Amino acid sequence: MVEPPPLDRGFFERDSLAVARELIGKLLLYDAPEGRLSGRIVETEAYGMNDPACHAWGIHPGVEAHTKRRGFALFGVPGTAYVYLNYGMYWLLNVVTEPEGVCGAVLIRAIEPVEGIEIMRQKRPGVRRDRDLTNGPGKLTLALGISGDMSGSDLTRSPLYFAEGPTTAEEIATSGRIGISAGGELPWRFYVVENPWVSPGKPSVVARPGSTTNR
DNA sequence: ACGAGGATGCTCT
DNA sequence: GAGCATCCTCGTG
Repeated sequence: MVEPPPLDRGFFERDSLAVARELIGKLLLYDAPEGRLSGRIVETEAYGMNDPACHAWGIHPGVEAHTKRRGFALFGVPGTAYVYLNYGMYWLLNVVTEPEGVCGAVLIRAIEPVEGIEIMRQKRPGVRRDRDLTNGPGKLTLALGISGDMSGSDLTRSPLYFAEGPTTAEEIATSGRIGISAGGELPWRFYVVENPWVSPGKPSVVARPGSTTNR
């Protein structure tokens, strides 16, 4: 298997929507203690400025008291992991985007396993179909073994990083984001049409057609 | 196939 | 105390 170089910081130091869109088809790699785990990203969501669903909503970086709030991390260095516990049970993996001082992040919602699927199966006991291993943001962190101790880590180098994926021709669509109340009308979710590894969750705003390539 | 409901803990009001 | 960027199980059809 090839050893692709990590996507560099400049990739993430851009508009959150562009990063979310372009992460579709890229590889997420994790050099876990048990071995290399990786997958193709097939679903993402962008979060950012003027966004009521964003954890940085209402935070002003110049206000001292706000530096203690959870979402302040989204103003940090692009390419940094933001991993948080959702519903008291599931870790969700984000990568911080935009230049430092501007809030933004991309949530990795689903991947299609490439390497280490046997290890993923072991980490997901009880899962029958392979597509259920990583077809959701909480599922993929379980399958990879990612938790809150990875939050703040540099995602431009091992053990957890992104890389170019195989070039394919597949249709990418947008929709509203899943599982949020405010901000549901924004078409900030990106996913590969008809890919079985995309999460089964339904957005409040239905899909719109997208372009037909992933680059 | 799909929908309802429960688990579970952190963050902010 | 309310509200979550979720997942799983167990109903019904």
